[in-house]
Amino acid sequence: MTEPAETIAERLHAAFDSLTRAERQLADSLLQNYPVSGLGSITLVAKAAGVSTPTVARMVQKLGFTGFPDFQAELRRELEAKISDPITKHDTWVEKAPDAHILNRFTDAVMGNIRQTLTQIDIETFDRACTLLADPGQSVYVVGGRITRSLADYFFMHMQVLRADVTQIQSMSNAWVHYLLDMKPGDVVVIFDVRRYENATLKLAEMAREKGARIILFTDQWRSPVHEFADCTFCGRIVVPSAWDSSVTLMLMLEIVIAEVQEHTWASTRKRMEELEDMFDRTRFFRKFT
Amino acid sequence: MTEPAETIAERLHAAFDSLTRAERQLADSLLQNYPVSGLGSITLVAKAAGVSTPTVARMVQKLGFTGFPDFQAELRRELEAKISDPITKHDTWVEKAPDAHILNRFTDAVMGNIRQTLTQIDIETFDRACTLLADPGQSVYVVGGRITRSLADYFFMHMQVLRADVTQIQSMSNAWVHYLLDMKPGDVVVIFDVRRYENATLKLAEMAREKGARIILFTDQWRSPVHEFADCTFCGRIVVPSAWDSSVTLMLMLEIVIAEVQEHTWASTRKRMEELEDMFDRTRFFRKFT
DNA sequence: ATGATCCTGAAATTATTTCTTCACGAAGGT
DNA sequence: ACCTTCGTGAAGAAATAATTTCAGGATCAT
Repeated sequence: MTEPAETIAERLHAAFDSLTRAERQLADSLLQNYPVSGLGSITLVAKAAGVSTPTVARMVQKLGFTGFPDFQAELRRELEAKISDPITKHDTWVEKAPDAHILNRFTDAVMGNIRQTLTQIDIETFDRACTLLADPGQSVYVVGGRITRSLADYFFMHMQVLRADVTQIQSMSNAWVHYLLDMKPGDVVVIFDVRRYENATLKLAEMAREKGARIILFTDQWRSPVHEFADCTFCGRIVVPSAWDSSVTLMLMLEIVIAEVQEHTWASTRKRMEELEDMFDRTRFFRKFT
Repeated sequence: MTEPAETIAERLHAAFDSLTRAERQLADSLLQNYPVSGLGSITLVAKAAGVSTPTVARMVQKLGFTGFPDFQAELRRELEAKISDPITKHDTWVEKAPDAHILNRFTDAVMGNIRQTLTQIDIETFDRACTLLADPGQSVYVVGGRITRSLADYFFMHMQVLRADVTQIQSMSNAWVHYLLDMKPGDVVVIFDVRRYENATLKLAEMAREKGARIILFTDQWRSPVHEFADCTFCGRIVVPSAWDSSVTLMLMLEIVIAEVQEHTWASTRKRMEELEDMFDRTRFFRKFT
């Protein structure tokens, strides 16, 4: 039995007058650092409040629950709703569409993925990866798999503007071995590998490692086996209501890395970008206005 | 038994490699809206993760707890510390990093972008675009620009699996005109064009339009001039604290379109995907397990 | 291929929790 | 002062949860 749209805290306050002495003591204890105090066993809750267990059982029944477990389940639900903040647990993104519309369901999942991924990201790993990528003394190689090729491509395109010595490895063909020839110790290899982890990618990682290269890995929550060889691993949540996995969280992390690396390298990147602008001007590639 | 100064989430991550398949599945479930998911009874936790109760008991022991109740008690302590901490303002995504850290600022911006983009999306446009793309009678062409080439690539790769008659146009070279030769009235051209709108892209749109093609445009909030020729336009917010624009919202919309088109075409797509699986099996391209 | 090893969940066992009953004691009315 | 009424917690009963055992099954090395 669970009343809708009313928190247990509110119910406690509402019912406070009709409670007995020991029950008020209990209600007080529950509201004190609510709602965690109510999550232990009935024995613990009773002890914390300084009352007996039957008092607890009686009070939750007074509040309209069938028993203590029922009460506790409701408390957990409430906590869950509170923890996942209102922005991410929005449910309806496109207000004109029903909740069940794919636009809403998908967006909800992606928002959750992002929040999840970001709260669990390791800042030191992030900073380390950015420092590695900003080091002009080392070459950077970028490689992706079947699906992640586009991400690798995106990352490569940006890095190429930011700094010199960036190479994209075509992992599909067998030609990727050629790139290993010029790999020096300390060089940085950025690898993308998500579900349906690829054998070629793993082999490449292993061999690059033997060459003394440092590996930055972008993978999913289950971690590609490349992880064994990687210096920095970024795990993104990728599960969405679709037959495919989502690359959005990985894309987000990529872009943040790009932004941060650019901060590091700004002195030299600035010149590169100006030069690029000049060259674009001469190609009349882009529209001048609008 | 309780280790100090290390959260269970961190321990789960640290131990992830030494966990078995079912245990990883469990760890995953626990980290998903952590830490509330771990607060139910062992039975509930097991069921939520889709594993058996012994698996839960085994894993918490691996993590160094004497048993499930011990594990849960630690989880509650952790939660209490987190709740009572006044700095639990949730506009911070990476809790260990300051608000001003690029990870938080960037994510904040992207979240806002997604929200705004989605609230402004037109459902009819969305549905119309998906219907167009699901029509097996018409050919689909995909074309991107300098930055958006990766997005086009990503979209193409998925569409190619979903249905026949999908072509990626390389807009960089001059060869794109060749593709216009075979374009029939009613064919669908998916165009990506964001800031620094490209002349070649606009020209292509114009000429495709003259051929009677329908155009689906993915652009930014300021709308590429291609919009004039487009049947369906998707505008994504792309502004982030970076020298570059963000492609995350566009990627999100792409993925939703892919998911929805797949719904429409599932009957035929299913066969295609099964065949693809068979062929992959024969190539030994992917790792069989893990 | 084959055997050894390890993982996994069903079932049984054990422990714990939750609920109920009941007797004691306090408060308030007669 | 006595009785009635109600609140309270101790103790036991019932229910539920946690752990252990075990056999089938998957994986890996040979």
